[in-house]
Amino acid sequence: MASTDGARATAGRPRLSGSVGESPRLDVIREATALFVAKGYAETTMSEIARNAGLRQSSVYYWFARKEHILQALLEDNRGSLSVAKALHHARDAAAARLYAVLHADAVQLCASPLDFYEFERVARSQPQNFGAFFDDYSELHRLTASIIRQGTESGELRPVDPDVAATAALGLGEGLQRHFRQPLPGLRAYTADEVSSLSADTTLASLLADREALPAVRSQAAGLRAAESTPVENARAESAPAESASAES
Amino acid sequence: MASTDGARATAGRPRLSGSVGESPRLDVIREATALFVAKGYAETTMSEIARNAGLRQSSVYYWFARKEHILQALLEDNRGSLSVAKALHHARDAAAARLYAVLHADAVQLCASPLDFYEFERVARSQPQNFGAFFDDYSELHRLTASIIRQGTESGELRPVDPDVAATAALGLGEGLQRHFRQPLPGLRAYTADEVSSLSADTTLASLLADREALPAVRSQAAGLRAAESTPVENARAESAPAESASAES
DNA sequence: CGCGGTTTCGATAACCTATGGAAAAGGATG
DNA sequence: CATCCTTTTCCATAGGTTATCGAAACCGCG
Repeated sequence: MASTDGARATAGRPRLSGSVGESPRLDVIREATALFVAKGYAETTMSEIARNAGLRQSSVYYWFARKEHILQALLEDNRGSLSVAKALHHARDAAAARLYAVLHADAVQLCASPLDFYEFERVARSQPQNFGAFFDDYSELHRLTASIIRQGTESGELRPVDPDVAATAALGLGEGLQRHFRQPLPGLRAYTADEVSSLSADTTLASLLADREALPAVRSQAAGLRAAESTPVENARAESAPAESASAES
Repeated sequence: MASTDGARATAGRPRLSGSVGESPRLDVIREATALFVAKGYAETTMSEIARNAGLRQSSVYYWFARKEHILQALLEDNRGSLSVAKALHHARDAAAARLYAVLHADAVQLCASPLDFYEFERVARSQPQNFGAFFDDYSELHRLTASIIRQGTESGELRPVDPDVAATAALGLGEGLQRHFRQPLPGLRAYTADEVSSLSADTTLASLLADREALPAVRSQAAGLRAAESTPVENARAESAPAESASAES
């Protein structure tokens, strides 16, 4: 067993590098995050992570039995937009404004995440047993989005559409656009996270609103929701234990 | 030098496997395509490609100096929607219908491609000198799409928007949605290529049309364009020469 | 001082892309 | 037919990757 988490262990063989980061596990996560942001997951090697964290390649495996487990540790607060959707799902405000707020928050989240959504999805798909929470979160976000859309169509704010399909299009747009923020294609202009988020929500709402003249009003109403909603969640999850007990299989 | 292409060479050391596919180069492309479709590019190894094509791993390198070059050979007819956009760019038909046709064709193309758009983009980005054509095609597609949108806004068919930004959203939606066709997320319904394509074009036009009541008419008008446009291009490109003369660098 | 627990290290297996040189054919030439 | 040249394939291997294993180095405690 290892120290629960960052509990700077006083025991153990000293590092060859001499460095003594306050917590090996969190050090690895921090350095890995920086590298993932800079180069992407697949292009980052365990050797680089180890070097930046001040240990040897094989030592990283004491804290994370597999490379994907580092990613998993990063996942913890992914799709935080889910909490926004949950909070707004039953709110009394206009459905259109709530939808705008959810889509905007989702796109912001996708842009701010250390990892490209698609790269994440690829890894998750190859390790379903470890990333089940990811897919659960996604399908719940989709369900809640569809539900808000349904409320909108029923109240007449939104034009009649299949809520499920419309939710897929709305989320898919956000995912497609985050890429243009993250990796601007040569020859095309680059977008900021905020431009992308507004573009995503604007486009979807312009497509769904029964009365498109209402868009500016919806937009500012959503901004109000966002402000009210920003109760700092502060999800400082406690990580624990090294070498994830090997689970069952591969 | 090797035979130009598929010219079934009568010379050369015989294969250990005894097989004699009609053309080594095309055999490799065919088998690689099948594997890429089934498992994706990154997950397919040169050994597998070689085995399926009937030769040894290192022999594949006689025909393709690098793994990405196989992909490059597949690229040839990628984004064929570009030809649709080119053809429709100056047509006299309503801009909205032309936009619909381009977006629909683009999504169909993305779904039919042997490789996920994002996987392709990832490889292209790591080998810019070999995949310059890919980025050129993309930016031209973007330019033409924006141009059609501008025509629409000027004629009043579409609501006033920044054509460049709207084109990014339109193409990004198609890219995001192709993923839902290609890799349905667990817990969500799967979509057919046609559903995805129509959803992409419908959503964008619903967002951009000045008079949304016109959508059904636009849709059927676009179908007409598509039918008229389908002059089979038959781009049977002639591949040539093995081991791409090593180009310059890496 | 010896002992168990903790953390790190070095060596190494297994797999991957890519290279270099030799081997095995056919065809041309004398 | 003996030889040389071209074409295609093969084997061996370098160098990079993820992951495993056993041993080494340090702590505190009896």
